[in-house]
Amino acid sequence: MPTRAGALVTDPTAVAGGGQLIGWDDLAPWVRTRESSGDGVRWVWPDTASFYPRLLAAGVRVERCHDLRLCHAILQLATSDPWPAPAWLAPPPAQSAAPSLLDDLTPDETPALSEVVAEYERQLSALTTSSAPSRLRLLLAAESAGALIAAEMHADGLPWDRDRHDAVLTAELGPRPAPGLRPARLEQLAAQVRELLASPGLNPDSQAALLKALRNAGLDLQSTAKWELRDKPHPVVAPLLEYKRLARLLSANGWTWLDTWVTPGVDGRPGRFRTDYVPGGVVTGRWATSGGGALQIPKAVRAAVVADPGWVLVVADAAQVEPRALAGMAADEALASAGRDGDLYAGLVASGVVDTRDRAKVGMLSALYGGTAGEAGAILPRLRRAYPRATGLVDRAAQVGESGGTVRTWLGRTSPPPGPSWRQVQGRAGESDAVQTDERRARSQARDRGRFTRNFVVQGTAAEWALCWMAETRRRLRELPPVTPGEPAPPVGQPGEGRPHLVFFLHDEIVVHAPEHLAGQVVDIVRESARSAGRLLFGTFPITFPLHVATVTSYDRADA
DNA sequence: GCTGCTTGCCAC
DNA sequence: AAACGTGGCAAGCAGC
Repeated sequence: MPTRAGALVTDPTAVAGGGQLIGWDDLAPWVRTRESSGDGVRWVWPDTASFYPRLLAAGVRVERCHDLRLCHAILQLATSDPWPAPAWLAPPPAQSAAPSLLDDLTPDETPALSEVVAEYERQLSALTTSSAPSRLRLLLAAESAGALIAAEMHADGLPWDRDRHDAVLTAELGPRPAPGLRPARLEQLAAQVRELLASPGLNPDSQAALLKALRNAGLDLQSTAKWELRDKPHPVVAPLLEYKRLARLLSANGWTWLDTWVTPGVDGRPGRFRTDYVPGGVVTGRWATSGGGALQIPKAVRAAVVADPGWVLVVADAAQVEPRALAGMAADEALASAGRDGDLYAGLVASGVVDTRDRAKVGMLSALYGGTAGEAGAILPRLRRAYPRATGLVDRAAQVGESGGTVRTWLGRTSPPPGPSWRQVQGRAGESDAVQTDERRARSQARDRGRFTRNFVVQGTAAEWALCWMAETRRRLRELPPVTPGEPAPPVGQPGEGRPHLVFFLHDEIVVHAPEHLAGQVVDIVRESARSAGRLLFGTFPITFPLHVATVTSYDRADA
């Protein structure tokens, strides 16, 4: 079934098949040919998430694109003259599990070439009339590059050893039980808890029943949360906390998870964990994920993340990205200087601003999150004195949010405005017959929003740095040679086209899967890309983004 | 049996 | 002492 190639535009040469129909079978080779022509094609298409997986399945990768759906979302909030998304741009599609070139778009999802071009031109025009076009252009490019990376990481998968995972579970829980039964260790702990609470038949998984049993045993508790249980002097606390820890491991990352999310290994190579990354899935611009809980892989099971034979994992995480991003935005030389040599929190101590690293961290995070309670609140005045520019910036962002305004990240991602119910509550408090409850609710809600906008500018700018870091890393990795027969065996299905490739991303951390003999080059690339991202965002302002980089065979060893 | 809500906990 | 940002997700449970 032929598909209109009009869904595809190339830039700057604008070919697009001149509106002729190109079937999916012909499309992939056509894209491949254009891509290798060396003329720097940027593909403009409605939606990377629905389109690119088909190309990947056909073995075709592209260097650059402009994702109209993601860019529309950014521009909508950024422009003073928003326009509605065309119908063919509206649905945020779920990535299909097994993309196929035979899966065709339904006709009404396939826009005419002219419509795609019109939307693209509208976006370019919105860009040029924005207050900081070059930054916004960078954001759109980075967002689009992220979309490519997300699809590629899904296609390549995170190498995951089922046997090692099983070994972790067995060591903690006992052997895998028959369906519907608790593992031995968990059953043992449950029995102990029932005994100590004199509650035969208690199901410790039921919070309501558990809370009742705990209270009957004389414990003064408002909930069954572990922070509340932790300090109670009662013999049930230790086994119960251990039960909760193991029950969590079982339900979140147990054997069922393994069967659901990790494909079997082949030929002595580990299997693959595939989540759906959702670029721009968080209001601040962070990525979300869908499936398998990829944002929360606990330390305990990271031992199961292993490189293919002859390959390694280059694990890089960036230290204190948010305060560094803040220093860059605020042009706060003092804060930038505190982070110059590595650990920014240690730098705060060395500068005499606070006396311990822990306090520096707590205080700084409070400034970024809007915390006021306890020790953090006491440190804030010192931070304000030492770093008036940085703290002033987040304080102003909070004020704008409290009064119902919108704020922007460094590259120009705009926070959503408050919704009608927010405005209604604020309006109610201003009416002449407003009671104390109305005023209290309005104040509390305003402060909530202030904390949101305060954090938005920092978290969002940090996400922009991370996106640029990852996009730069990808660009440079693509220039490395693919492994050839005779060298270490290429992994199953040639992930990353046999080249070092990104396999994991988590806010301020990336993992590259690479042939062992290229590990050194990959480390250099990751580091140089971090410097490059810093320059892209902040030019010559002297803010550094130091990394912890480890070359390992399994993910859990990266912490050392 | 399904849906939506709450609780609790994991990650940054 | 659980306030202080962004998420995903499993389990229990009420209601349909």
